[in-house]
Amino acid sequence: MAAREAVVDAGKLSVRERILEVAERLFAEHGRSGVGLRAISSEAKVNLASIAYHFGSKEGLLEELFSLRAAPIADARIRLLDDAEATYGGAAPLEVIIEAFIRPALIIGPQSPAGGEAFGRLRARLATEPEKFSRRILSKAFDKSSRRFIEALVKALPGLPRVQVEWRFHFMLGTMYYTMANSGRIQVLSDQRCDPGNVEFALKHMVPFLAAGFRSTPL
Amino acid sequence: MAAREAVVDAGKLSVRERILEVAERLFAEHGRSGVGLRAISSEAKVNLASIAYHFGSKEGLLEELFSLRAAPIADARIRLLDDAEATYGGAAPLEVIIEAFIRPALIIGPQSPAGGEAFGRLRARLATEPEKFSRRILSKAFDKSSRRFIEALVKALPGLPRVQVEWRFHFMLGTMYYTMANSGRIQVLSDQRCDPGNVEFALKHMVPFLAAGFRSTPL
DNA sequence: GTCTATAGCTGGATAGAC
DNA sequence: GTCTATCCAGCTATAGAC
Repeated sequence: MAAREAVVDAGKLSVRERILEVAERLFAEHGRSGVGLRAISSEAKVNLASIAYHFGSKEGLLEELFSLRAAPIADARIRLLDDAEATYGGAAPLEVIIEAFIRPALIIGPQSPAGGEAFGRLRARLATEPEKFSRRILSKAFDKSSRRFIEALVKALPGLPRVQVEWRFHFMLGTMYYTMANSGRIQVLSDQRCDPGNVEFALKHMVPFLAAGFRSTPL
Repeated sequence: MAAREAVVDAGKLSVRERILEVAERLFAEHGRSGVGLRAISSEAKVNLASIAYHFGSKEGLLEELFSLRAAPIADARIRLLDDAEATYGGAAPLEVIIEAFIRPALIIGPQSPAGGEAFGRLRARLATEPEKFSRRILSKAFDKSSRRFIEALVKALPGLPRVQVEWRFHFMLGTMYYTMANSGRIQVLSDQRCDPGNVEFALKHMVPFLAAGFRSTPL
């Protein structure tokens, strides 16, 4: 399968698509500044100059790559939350809200083979950076949907002050990002019993854990 | 105070110490590959060649820097856990275990002015990287203490299968790292009501949240 | 649109004087 | 131990032929 190809199949994808796919993987593995345009162009089997032609600059490439992936995630979140609120009459249960938030981030678009895990890693890296560039593209992609989810959580947890919902939302972000990063740490510590790369297992454990955290007694 | 100095006071610290202090901050801000030896040497007001002389290479510098900071954290964790087990007769309460694990990571050595937050950020960045170098230095610094804490958690949660303790430990790591990273995201989403940089506030909210997650019904 | 070629820097590392 | 000077591989970006 394409997911196992180290080098992109040059026959089926456009130059643009090949650049995006390789860049996503290399940025995820080595970080924004750990990979050069030469590595991207050679692995994608495109000319070095074509990256500048299609994306303007390295930052332009990363920014476009990020928003192409992030938009469907934010959309899926909102859609799942809308569906849940329609089903439950405006007050969705906590577990359903949490899963609506996390599931789209972990699965990503199935139309893009092999892109999923790489994008999760990339996103997790950017989310732990303090730099303006990362903060800006994350804000642009996710502010709207995240605020919407905070509202839903406030409604689902009537006894909990808003600021505590916000703290707990922050803890949820950390849990989600570290799972997406899949750094291999817990595999070592658990002697391979845990695999954060397995989306369904991860969700099965994460959602009840987070729900209990959100429901814990207000301070 | 030294914490507010952008440039290290060249009079009081040795060349080695100045390099370490500046490197810690720059690596934390811009990542391992986002900062060059030239930036470090000029900001630390040392000669470029002195970095190679004292640390061998850029990787050597980062590795030494990391283990110098990490060792006291791992030691403090073990000491706090030992104390708790002595106090409670071998079975420390869950909240005490969690705080013993997280507090040393968030406060770091007070002997190093300004280093604390920078090291937390650096550590969070390395922890979300899949690269071998990061995994190796994290393993070296924290495997022993982390395994010890997993044992303590298994003992504190008799009804919970070990693999679930491990999953929840992974979620705890994510929560802790994202708080240490202090990316500014929750400040935006909460209109500045939350500040993960405030250690006591962060702990006050985090410990009960995590404890509830650990105590949630086994699957 | 696609390519070659290259400008103009900056990267890490090191040789060798003192 | 500390410095200057330098190597050369890599970087992003672009000019200009086709």
